[in-house]
Amino acid sequence: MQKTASQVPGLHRASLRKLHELDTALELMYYGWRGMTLAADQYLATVGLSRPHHRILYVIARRPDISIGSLIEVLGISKQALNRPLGLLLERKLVAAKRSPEQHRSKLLHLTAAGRRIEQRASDHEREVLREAFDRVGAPGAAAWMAVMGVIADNN
Amino acid sequence: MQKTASQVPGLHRASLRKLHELDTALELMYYGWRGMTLAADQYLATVGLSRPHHRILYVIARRPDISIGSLIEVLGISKQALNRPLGLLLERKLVAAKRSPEQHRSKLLHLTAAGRRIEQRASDHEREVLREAFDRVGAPGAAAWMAVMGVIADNN
DNA sequence: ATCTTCACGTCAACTATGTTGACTTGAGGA
DNA sequence: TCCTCAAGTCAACATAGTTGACGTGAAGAT
Repeated sequence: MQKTASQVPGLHRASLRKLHELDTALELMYYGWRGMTLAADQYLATVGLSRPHHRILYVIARRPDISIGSLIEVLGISKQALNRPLGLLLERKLVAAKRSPEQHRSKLLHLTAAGRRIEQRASDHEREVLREAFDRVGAPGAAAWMAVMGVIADNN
Repeated sequence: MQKTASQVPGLHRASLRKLHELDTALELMYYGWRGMTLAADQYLATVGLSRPHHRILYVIARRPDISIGSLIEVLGISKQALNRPLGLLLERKLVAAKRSPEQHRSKLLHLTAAGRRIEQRASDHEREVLREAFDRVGAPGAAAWMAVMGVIADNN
């Protein structure tokens, strides 16, 4: 009995003909992104959250007392897009907002203990994948990887 | 006058405090993915398409006469999710389907000339970003990058 | 030869994440 | 004091994915 369907959640790096030399690298980037985020997304789903929530938690963890405006800027999404996921995080008390009495104009956001815990666990999943890969190739390989990604990332 | 908002489409790799050693790598992966796909997505938008359409075109280009079932399997999405974007591509005559007379059971998909042109241009944008990065770090760096990404990608 | 199964494909309804537009509110400068 | 404009919220919509239900026809079993 041949199994027709995709039981694999992580979808097996398919065997596609290569039309260009760089197609392999193209596909590696795609599957690499999926590979890094897969375990974290699965964990997040168990607590009823997903990628955008994690990104919000990640940034707030590293910029306590950030305003909503700055958060929007860092995340690169519209304030309306931020509204719902952030609203959920506030409602679930993973993020708290305080308004400083004298600076009443903007909310200052920070993580609660529960929020911090979830952020850490989700990010740990991602870091674990990276750590294993870096371990395998050694420090020089890791440095090369970072150099390549730096050029690609700054390709605005 | 300080500029409040995000004029930058590619969102400047923000200055976040690093809570862990691997946070830098984490962020590089995120911005790297965005960096590679940004130009391609902008091009695709000009022709009224987006990322899922590109993925479909990419696979069909490398597996001519693929059936819908196999396409689903390679893409790792449900057949219902494939339906609308593929429908658009068929309607716009970027993809064509033929049914072989004797094997009437499944449609065999292939790109039209127009579809092939769009697929090439979009993929070219992505490959160009990679090519530049590889050029900068040289062949050994590129090999190391591929090795790291291979481990990450296979992290099912 | 017929019946039954089951992959293939489509349609409908829903969820989540994003967009733009319109609006309220309140801080702070003229 | 007035007026502007960033901050924030609400509503409507687009897109990409999900699950469920169902029609259809090829192919295997009796």
